[in-house]
Amino acid sequence: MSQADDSYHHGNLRSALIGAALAALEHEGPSALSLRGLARAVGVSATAVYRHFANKDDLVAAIATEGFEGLSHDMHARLAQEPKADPMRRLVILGEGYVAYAVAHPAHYRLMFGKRMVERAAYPALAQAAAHSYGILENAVADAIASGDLPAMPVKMLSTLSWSLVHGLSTLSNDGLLTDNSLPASAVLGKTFTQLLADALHRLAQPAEKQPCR
Amino acid sequence: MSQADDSYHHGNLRSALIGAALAALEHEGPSALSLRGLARAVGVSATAVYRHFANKDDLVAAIATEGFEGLSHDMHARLAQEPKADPMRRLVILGEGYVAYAVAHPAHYRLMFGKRMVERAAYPALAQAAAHSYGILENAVADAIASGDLPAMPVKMLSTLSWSLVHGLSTLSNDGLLTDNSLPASAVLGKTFTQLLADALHRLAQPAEKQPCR
DNA sequence: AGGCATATGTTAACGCCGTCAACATAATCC
DNA sequence: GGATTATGTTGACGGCGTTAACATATGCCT
Repeated sequence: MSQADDSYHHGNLRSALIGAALAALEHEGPSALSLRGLARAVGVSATAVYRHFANKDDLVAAIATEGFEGLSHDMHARLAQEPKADPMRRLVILGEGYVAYAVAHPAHYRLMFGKRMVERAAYPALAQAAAHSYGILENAVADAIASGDLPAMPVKMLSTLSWSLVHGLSTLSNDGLLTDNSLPASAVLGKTFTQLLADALHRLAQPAEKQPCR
Repeated sequence: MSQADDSYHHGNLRSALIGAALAALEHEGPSALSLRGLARAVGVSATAVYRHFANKDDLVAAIATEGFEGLSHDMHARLAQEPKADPMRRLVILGEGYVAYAVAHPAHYRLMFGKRMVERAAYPALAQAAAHSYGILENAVADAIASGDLPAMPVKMLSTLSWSLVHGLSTLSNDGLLTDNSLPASAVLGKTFTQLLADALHRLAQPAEKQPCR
């Protein structure tokens, strides 16, 4: 039984803990996440956790890192599904995908931007994963500016604008603040809003003489 | 010494606790907020808190309620300062004010949208205060649609869009995620983004023949 | 193969936390 | 002035994150 799951040194406590944490997160909410509870769920003593994580923040950072990696993966996959999309279409795909990911993994998303994460600098892997996700968006924005589809404004500005919109929508939705019955599901809103912002900014980018005057 | 601050029954423990909580929040961050710590800071036994709040969530809800009331007050005051503003200008004022409030009271803002608040239904005063703040925005959006300055879309839709943008910007900023040196301060971004969204949506609302074709 | 360093797990304990029960004192009202 | 209510206190419970000291398994070196 050298590699059995329940061996004394079972060799995968780290991933087992992360798995249990994700399950607890989606099931019980972020406030119910406790190291002792995780250890209990995995069937291990409370302090065994500290062989794999320096402390609770370290565990949370690892989970958040996974979250950003999953987000990046999702966004790349969506882009790959539509290889011939023009810059504006790619922007819409990203915005829609971002919200879809947040809505599909609410507790995970919450952790990625949770209150424990302000000291992101202390966790390089997390900082890098987050930067990579952001980079995907920034690249798409830069392309759209270069092609003249977006106004000639600083890339960081327009990227932050787009990010703010989808992040705001995602958190409002995950916090249960968009319960109005007349509103469509949040994933749909993600598409609608992104498309709307893209159209509006695109129109703003076109000089007046280029606009159809019917 | 019937009403002295430090009297046995000092009569204002409730507000003293809220004050201490706000101070601790801005100073130590939301994770450092503990009932025992508050009681200690105010110079009272740990369980005295329970004469004024049913539990910690109740305290947090009270603080969050105050936050929404302050936000509403701020927004009204800003509108009152420019009584002749047209609908679009009023929208920009609101968006700018929203972000300014969030940036000026980061910990308070965080609490208003914190993880403990999903059960907002359990705290009617909080739900009402939040609804009132949202109502100010919705009214402004409705006016701008009625005047033809915004596209003829559902009010809730455009309100949620605007709210998402300023809320996203506020949380990203408060979480320290907008540290790029090339970006202006978040309060400035609040103005810029709101103005940009307003312009873009306004342009989208104008039928092509009404647009200057120079 | 034997032996040792390292990785991984355990038990015990500390101080903090939220909360409850029981008790004590001040304020208020008939 | 005496009972009722409002407010505060002490003591205790279980849960938490974390540390220290100890135990056992793994794997590498010769």
